[in-house]
Amino acid sequence: MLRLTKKADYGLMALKFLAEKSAGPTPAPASAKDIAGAYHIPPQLLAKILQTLARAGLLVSHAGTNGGYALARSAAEISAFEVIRAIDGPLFITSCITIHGTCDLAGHCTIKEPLRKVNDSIKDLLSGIRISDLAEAADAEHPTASVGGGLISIAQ
Amino acid sequence: MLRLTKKADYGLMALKFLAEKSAGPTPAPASAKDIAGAYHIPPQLLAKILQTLARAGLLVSHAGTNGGYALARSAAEISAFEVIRAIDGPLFITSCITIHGTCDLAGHCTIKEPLRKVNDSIKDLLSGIRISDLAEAADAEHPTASVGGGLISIAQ
DNA sequence: ACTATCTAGGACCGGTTCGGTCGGAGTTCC
DNA sequence: GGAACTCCGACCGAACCGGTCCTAGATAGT
Repeated sequence: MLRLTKKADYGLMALKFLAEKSAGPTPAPASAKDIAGAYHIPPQLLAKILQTLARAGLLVSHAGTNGGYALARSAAEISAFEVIRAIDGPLFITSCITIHGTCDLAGHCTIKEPLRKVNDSIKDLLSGIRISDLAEAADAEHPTASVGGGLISIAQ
Repeated sequence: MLRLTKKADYGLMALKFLAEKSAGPTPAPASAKDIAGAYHIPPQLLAKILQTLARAGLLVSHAGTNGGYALARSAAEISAFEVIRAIDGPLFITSCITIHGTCDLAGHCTIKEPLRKVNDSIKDLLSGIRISDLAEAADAEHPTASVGGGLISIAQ
């Protein structure tokens, strides 16, 4: 339950790959095939995910020979929430919370309010995680303070 | 994305209903049909959900005439997390986090660690919400401090 | 004992979504 | 101009979700 789709997983992995690549000495864009090969992901599927991400403005694409994808912004300016929302659509923890904010069982659903708060909390949680955090955590074997530290705290 | 199933919604509503009922003057158990009628939920579907909840030890069932379901514990001792896990199964935000903690793309998946922390945070978040909180929030129109207050805080 | 009422649980089914594939159109470099 | 490559929509099988139906077993009242 409550799991995000494999596509979102792939998308995050790809962005992390691009973040590391752009930080390196060769700022050339990476093709979908390259990224797919690095993680053993079906290339065609990843291609579609990258297209979605490009359409959402998180990536810039460069067609033609030696083309590929690159981050549209700095890795520190892209949050995991943006990626997930771009791929999996808007974040609604419960079916009660629709786009219009109305519940199917209008009036009868009394648990909407508490769940909405949970929904917002998760959203904030994901918004606080940036692509650069993922790349850093992978570089250093030891958990970095920015991710492993007190990023998230639950009061009581 | 990231939405929990309608069954979990129904389960939470039913538990809230039972919590309010047990707090009232008549401690008689409520039948699946009664609860379904109160919220306009398909009775047969709710029945199956309640069975699942009873099997998980969150409810006690009483068969036969005038039978029904009642909370196995106090409403303050049942968390939303338990309910959701009982109905929708274990909470894994990403497919990388399996029961064995291993990733499908063993070794290649580098975003597992950060996501696991998000996973745990959401788990803690839901564990902090109790059925009694839902019932209270419904009784009083104004959001109660226990739910609406500073329960969750994100450190920068 | 009989019956009405309730739970228990399996079988089934249509619809949606997810993961994945295919093929064509457009773009860029040589 | 041609080759290599990316973009993008259409398509498909499998899984899952929401919901229904039907039968068996338990319990209280008469």
